[in-house]
Amino acid sequence: MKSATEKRKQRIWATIRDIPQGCVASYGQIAEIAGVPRGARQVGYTLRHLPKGHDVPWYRVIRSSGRIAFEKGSDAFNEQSKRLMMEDVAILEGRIDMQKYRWQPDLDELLWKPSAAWDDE
DNA sequence: CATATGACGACAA
DNA sequence: ATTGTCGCCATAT
Repeated sequence: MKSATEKRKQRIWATIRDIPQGCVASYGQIAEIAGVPRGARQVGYTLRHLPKGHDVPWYRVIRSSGRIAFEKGSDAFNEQSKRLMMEDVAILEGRIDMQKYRWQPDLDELLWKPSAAWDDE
């Protein structure tokens, strides 16, 4: 059995990996689905420390306000904008229309997802 | 154990 | 729309 923090991290990654192309999700949304209530900052932390060869679509995670978390003009900001536009996610006036692009997982996905309750691997 | 620190979020001015 | 405050929570010192 891995450490609780390790499992949390795994669930967060798994959740982000489930965000379909062309959609986005907020840090808080990911936290909730991953079973870390009010853990928006934790999602940010784990994303900041992603291992080298990861396959996590980090760019699909943005602030609940529809804005990118990085400072406008920074390399990371530009990189993220580029990747999102690559998936046809429109960014107008520096903002993304959450109503339109927010990922809305089906009940199936939510149930299929590993829950915080059965983390014994 | 006490603080400080964030890729956050909700809310009040 | 902006800015500041607070609440949150795992990590780092």
